[in-house]
Amino acid sequence: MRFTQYYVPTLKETPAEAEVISHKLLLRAGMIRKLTSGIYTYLPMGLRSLNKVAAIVREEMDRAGCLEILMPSVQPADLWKETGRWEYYGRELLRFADRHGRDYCLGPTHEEVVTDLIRGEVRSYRQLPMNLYQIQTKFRDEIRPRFGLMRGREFLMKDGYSFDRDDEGATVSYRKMFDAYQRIFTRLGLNFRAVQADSGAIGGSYSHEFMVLAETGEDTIAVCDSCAYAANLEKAAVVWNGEVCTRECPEAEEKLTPGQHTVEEVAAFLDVAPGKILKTLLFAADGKPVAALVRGDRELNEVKLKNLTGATEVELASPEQVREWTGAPVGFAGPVALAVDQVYADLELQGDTDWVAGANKGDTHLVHVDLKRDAKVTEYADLRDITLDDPCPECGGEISLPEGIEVGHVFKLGTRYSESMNAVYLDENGKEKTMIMGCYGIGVSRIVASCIEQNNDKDGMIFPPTIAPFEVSLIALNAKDEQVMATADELYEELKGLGVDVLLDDRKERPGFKFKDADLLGAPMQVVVGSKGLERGILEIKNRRTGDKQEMDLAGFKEAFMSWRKEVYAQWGLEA
RNA sequence: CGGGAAGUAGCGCAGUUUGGUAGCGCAUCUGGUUUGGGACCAGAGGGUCGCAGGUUCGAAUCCUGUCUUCCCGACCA
Repeated sequence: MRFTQYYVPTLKETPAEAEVISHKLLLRAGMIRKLTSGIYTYLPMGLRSLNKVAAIVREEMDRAGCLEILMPSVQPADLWKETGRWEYYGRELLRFADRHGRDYCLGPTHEEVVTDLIRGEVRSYRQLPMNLYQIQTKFRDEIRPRFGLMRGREFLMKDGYSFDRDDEGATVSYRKMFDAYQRIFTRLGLNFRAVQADSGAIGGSYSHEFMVLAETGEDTIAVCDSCAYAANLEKAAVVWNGEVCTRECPEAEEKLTPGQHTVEEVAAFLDVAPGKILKTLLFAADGKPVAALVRGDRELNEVKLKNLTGATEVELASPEQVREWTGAPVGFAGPVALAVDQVYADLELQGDTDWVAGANKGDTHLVHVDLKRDAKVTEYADLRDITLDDPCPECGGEISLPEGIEVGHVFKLGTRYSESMNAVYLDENGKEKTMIMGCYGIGVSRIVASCIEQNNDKDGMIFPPTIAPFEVSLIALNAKDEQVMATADELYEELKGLGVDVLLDDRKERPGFKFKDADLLGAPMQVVVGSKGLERGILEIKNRRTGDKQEMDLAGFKEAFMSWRKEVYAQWGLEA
């Protein structure tokens, strides 16, 4: 593409609305423009990257035997009522009515639609397994869209769904998708980790998230430094050393703690370590009260609690509920004489005694609390977030907790949807059976953003060759030098002929201007045609990522360039 | 939804405290000089100051309402 015939509205200054680097650079590079909160237009440069990501996803999905379809984004409420999600999905589901007053929603995901399709199509075990996917715009009415393409309301997603005869088949399908995802993210040149994710009621290791490692990630993952273990923080199991405390504890005693609500306040007021306080959190599990106890210096893991209770919805209790259930305002709940049926305590609480806890009475805490003696604990269980001090649950090694951006998710669904929507088939014996499903998502637009989060410097973006809008920035440096322009033109045609994606900067701009734009736009390879070099029969090439500059003879350019290109690809772990 | 900040030219901002003809930089257009890391000179175009009310002789500026955007939080007592 020739710059003068393209539209690349780069900005020198960053629009005030952008906070994170990918958002800033996407705007500055003229790749996207905002229409309204969380909703963006892709300009030509942005669309090129998006399409390149989508193309790789498509290739690998096709290679894995999936069939591409395209489902509607407008979906009837009836389907969502069948699975119960019309009620459960919450306000993220954008709902509206048509002129007849019939209810619809904008699809945030497509389990309902695809299951409805398949139950009408598939009759026999001979038609299974089937794996369908689409690349389509999704809409989720996020509470707070932010960070540009990272958490938009409208975004491009690849979503796929597998249908199998039995659990064994579903596992095979899952594995296939897992492998395909590994190939996809590798081909995209991303530094990523596949991590175990929470799979709710399904259990096992049948949910993995693919995380791009970047400081701006909204998720924390637990990664073992010694073995292959990697899991989302909400999933990472905490291993307890099993030491049960046998110390004697003095009799419990009330202490006035006026106005001391938080663990820090109480610890300071009573002059004890935060780790000696029993943090008592109250939740409404499907409306019923549940208490969860963790050490004051620990973080409760709500996903673990939710799985433990088996409830569909677990919400932190409102101040009113806290008052109703404990008889005290927020900040003074404790396990002693607590009128709540379900009380869960973290495993490690067995390893100590003589705690400080709320007295279920305003402005009062108890000291010398012994959990076994003074309280009724329904069950001790793993309830807290893993920390850097905890061992790897698999090998006991050291854990690190990097941030990640979720760009893909594979999930074995089981019969959650096929059962409620009656997606059945006849097996070899003519017996009716429920299909086993899996679902597989990739955030296509988020990949573009997270790629930039991972690869940038002060001058701009640094794209892996497979995602870059153009692999090569070909800069005709001196616009008035006819020989420069003619040579650049020739090279441009040659590169195109070799199937190389090249942007020729043929603008009548000053050299510095073109250099700055080329760096900003982040093509991994730059080729400079200038008067000075041409006199000596050479071109200058620059590797955007390493900053390496070299000279390249004009004679034999094709071969020299293609071998350099191979090198650059290899640096990204890619094949040209 | 709670807290905070902001809406003035395409972009970045000043002007608002103390009401009195709407400014600067970048970008755009014209002419000229420049030309190897975001040039310079001269000139030009472009704004119902988010919107609606109100106060006032007079409102970007004061008051009320409203809309929008961004940030933090919305689970850790």
